[in-house]
Amino acid sequence: MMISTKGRYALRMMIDFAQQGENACVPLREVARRQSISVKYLEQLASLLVQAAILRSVRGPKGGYVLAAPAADIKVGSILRAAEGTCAPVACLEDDFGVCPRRSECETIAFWEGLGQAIENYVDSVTLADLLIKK
Amino acid sequence: MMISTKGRYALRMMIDFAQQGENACVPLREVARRQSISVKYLEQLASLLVQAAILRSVRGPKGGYVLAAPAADIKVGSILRAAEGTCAPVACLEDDFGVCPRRSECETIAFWEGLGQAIENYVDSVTLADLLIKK
DNA sequence: ATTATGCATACTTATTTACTAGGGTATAAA
DNA sequence: TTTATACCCTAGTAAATAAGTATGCATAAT
Repeated sequence: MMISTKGRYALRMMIDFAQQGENACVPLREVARRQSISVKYLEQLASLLVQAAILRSVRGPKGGYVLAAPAADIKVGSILRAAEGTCAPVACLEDDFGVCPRRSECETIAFWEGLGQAIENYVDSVTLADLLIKK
Repeated sequence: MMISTKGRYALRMMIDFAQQGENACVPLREVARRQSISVKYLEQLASLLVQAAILRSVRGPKGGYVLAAPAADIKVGSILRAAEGTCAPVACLEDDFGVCPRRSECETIAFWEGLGQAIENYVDSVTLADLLIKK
């Protein structure tokens, strides 16, 4: 399966942040309570999102996290790539895979590239704001 | 990652079968040699494809496997679903997952369903025949 | 200074993957 | 009818990955 809990939890966390208001500074403790995910695990995920520059951190008491951009400007694809490292469906499409020794004789590479493209197109077509609509 | 070696090897095996001719009866031993995959592993994959009715087996000496349909009628999606069990990007979309306890409060399910659909559309838009074009 | 929060790293455990092993069973050539 | 060939079935296992825990430090508001 392509998306692990890492990516799913990261997305839920980002939605939770967004739901608290565009510029709210939200501590992980609260997200953990609402989403039933341990603070320690969220810390790891948050760190990845900060590195990817889609989340900003504020240290100290009253600290927490703030979205680095309006929810409408944050693609779900960015969140997933930050959390999972990649959305590529097969290893040989990943950045650090290097040159495949079977490349020249491989009949399938173009197919996998097409699949990877279809996935990227979809996840980048949806923003965080799109997921905030109440049911 | 969504696609494991199981799916990738299954696809390579099916391409190999197709390359030997539409109605050729090909033993796994030969596929194993050409593709550098163990016969024992191929046996398991072949069994899944037979169950899915996209491959037929012929027992005994001079036996082997034959495509159950013209290559142009076999979707890559069928091969992947047979080998991997599913192409669903997240567990909660899989058939045997049951009802998600968070379903009513889940803001992400529609997104994952959309992604699953985008993936299915792509893998079902390509047939085995499409992958046979020589470079 | 105290305390609530994020930051960084390491460790542990569970699950899944990717095979391997060793038998069986059916078929058809000889 | 013998026998080689090849499919069929079930377990087992080592390696990798995923998932989560634990510990301690850094920072800033009070």
